[in-house]
Amino acid sequence: MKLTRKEEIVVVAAKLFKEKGYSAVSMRDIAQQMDIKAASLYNHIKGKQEILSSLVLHVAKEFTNSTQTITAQDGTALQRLKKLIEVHIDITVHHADAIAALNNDWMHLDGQDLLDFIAMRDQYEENFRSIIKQGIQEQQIKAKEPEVILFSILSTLRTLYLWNEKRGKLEVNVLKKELVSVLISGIV
Amino acid sequence: MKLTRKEEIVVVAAKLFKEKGYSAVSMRDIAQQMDIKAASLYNHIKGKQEILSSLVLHVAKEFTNSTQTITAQDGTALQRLKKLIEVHIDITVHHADAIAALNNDWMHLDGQDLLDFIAMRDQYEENFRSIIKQGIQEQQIKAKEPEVILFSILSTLRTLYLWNEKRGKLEVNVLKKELVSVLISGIV
DNA sequence: TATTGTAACTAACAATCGTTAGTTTTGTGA
DNA sequence: TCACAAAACTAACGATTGTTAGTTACAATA
Repeated sequence: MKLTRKEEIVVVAAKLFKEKGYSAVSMRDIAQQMDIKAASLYNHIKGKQEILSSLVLHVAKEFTNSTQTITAQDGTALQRLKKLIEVHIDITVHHADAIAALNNDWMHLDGQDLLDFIAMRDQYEENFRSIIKQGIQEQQIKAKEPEVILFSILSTLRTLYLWNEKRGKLEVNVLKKELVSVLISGIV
Repeated sequence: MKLTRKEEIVVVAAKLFKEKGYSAVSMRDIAQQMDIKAASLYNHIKGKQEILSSLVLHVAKEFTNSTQTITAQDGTALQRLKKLIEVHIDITVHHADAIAALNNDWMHLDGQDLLDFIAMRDQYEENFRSIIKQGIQEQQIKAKEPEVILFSILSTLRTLYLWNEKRGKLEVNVLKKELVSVLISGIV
């Protein structure tokens, strides 16, 4: 799996964006990290914006696709909710840096890219919401405020990228099991 | 409760930082929002850094103080954990913009301010952690991975500022009750 | 009315930003 | 060995950045 030069740039930039945010990272910072000059980056990319949109839209599509697939599957709402959580954990573990940009720098997208992102984010959220509501209807989930449940789960999943480094030896499958348990069954 | 001019600047800046992040907001942006010129800001503040550190350190201290107080109180671990969550919600509702900067822009603090912030953040986290471990020991909390529990609760609380606007008609006390229930007892 | 402190202003600075143009080096296949 | 494409380079651009210096408008106080 050899990366193109453009993909290398995106990977390096993602790491820097994660640490300081998109706006605080200059093209010269990215270039220095690759041991080349800033102008050389433009042999491979159109501009700084393209780095961000490659980064963010790629992983956003991944989220949207998986979520869409699971939402359409058979099974109880609770089973699908668990799958949703597990898939989110999988993507996070494999794209931690990109998810940092997705969480913190999406608002620096411009034009159609920004609109596309927002549409995907809303759809992702809506899929989650519908499963939760369905679970309440099926009486598998407590009839609490569904927005509070949605928010609580999404917050935890979205912030997982930050915590993933500290996860240490915790195996991905153990993490999945524990986190699903905490989010679904609580801690008491 | 009349604000000093400096406090006004900090409030206005906080709102802009929340939308675009510290680095993407210029002194001219802040000035424009106050209907003055950028140079005039310097009659009231030393520089951009001072805005950020006023904003972040003030609310960080508030978190640290409340948390410290509760940790030292009597009662079971679970009771104190609930109080911790409620206090966090209270502070968030009253300082939503400052918390955005605390979450997303703390790394742009410099020198001693940065060290102070990290120390407070670590202490806050450690207080939470010790209560959870105590709860496990008292067998009030499931003997799951304590780090997973800690992470799940902190993630939700930290992201609450984002969700607070959408909270809409949901009364603060209802929010507290619902969120405590979801975080402690789960959703099934 | 004269004085004084507050808070605004204009103008400009050096540094850094993303980006472009044009050129040179490097590696690959014929 | 030659030709060509990929990928690096130098130099510079106009715009924007945070910030400073020096000056002016205004309101309250003596």
